[in-house]
Amino acid sequence: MLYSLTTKYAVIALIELATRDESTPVLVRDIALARDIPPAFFAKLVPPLVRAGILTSTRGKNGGISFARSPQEVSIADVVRTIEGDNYFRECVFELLPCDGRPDCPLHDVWDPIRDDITRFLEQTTIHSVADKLTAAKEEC
Amino acid sequence: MLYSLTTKYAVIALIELATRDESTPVLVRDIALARDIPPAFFAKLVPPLVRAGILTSTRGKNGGISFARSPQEVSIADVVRTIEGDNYFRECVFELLPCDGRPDCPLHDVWDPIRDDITRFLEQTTIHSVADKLTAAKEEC
DNA sequence: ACAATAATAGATAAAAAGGTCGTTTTATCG
DNA sequence: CGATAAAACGACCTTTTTATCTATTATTGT
Repeated sequence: MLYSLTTKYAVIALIELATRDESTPVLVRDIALARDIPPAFFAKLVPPLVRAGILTSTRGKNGGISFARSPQEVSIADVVRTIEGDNYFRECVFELLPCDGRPDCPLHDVWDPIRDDITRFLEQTTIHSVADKLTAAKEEC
Repeated sequence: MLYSLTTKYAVIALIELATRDESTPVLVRDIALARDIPPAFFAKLVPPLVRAGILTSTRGKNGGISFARSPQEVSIADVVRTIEGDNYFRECVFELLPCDGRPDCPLHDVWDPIRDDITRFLEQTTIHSVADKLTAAKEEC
């Protein structure tokens, strides 16, 4: 509804990672398997996430991935931008642009408010906050 | 960002149709070409839209499509539901469901508010209202 | 009867998702 | 040290889904 399955995998995987012990790297495979994400597929999302400064990866024995910065400082929007591309939040649902040459869509007062709401939600929701709710919910079971 | 390209085509085409004279059917091809939508592709979206009670189509000479009910009574959500399927608005962006057997996601207080906002937006925004803004904007050029 | 039109079915192309395998890096063990 | 095993990395391939195109059929006004 908001982004591709690929991005969803990245979001879910990062949330899973945030529930783990942060002191030691976690296997890419373990994260994926814990959430029924195709491991090889998630493995391909790691390099972009590293380049974006969200993850660090260490090779070799005892290697794995961990957060490059605190998951409190990683928003869902950061992940979406990394996977979907930088101007994902500039898309328009209408694309009717009647006035050639003018960059601003005349329908912006219809679409902009809700787009801003969505962007704000993704920007304010951090990986940490969702992981937190998740572990809390798990304990209730 | 909110729905597939296919659905976007349907929305744009219906907005285009709403800017036309309602008294006589409009060619499927004309609507598509006016908005750079692949005509044959849009043609395949017509039958579902007819079945959903949004359009009527008349075959043969002077045939074409027109609204089955007023475009004031057709929301973007109606179109989304028709093309994407009925439970499109029930999707969750997280899908972390930790408690097996319980149908409600424990993260609902994170996702629900913004999903409701989005649903409300799509429900309240009618084809007519967007078409209206569009023609108004066109005249300013 | 004919021409114009939507409907249907099927083929093709492109993009997204998923998989395989060999290479590189690194800790650990002999 | 050197060998080995564990891990991410990268290149390539297959499958599935989405998008696009082509041809035929059914319908309707002239």
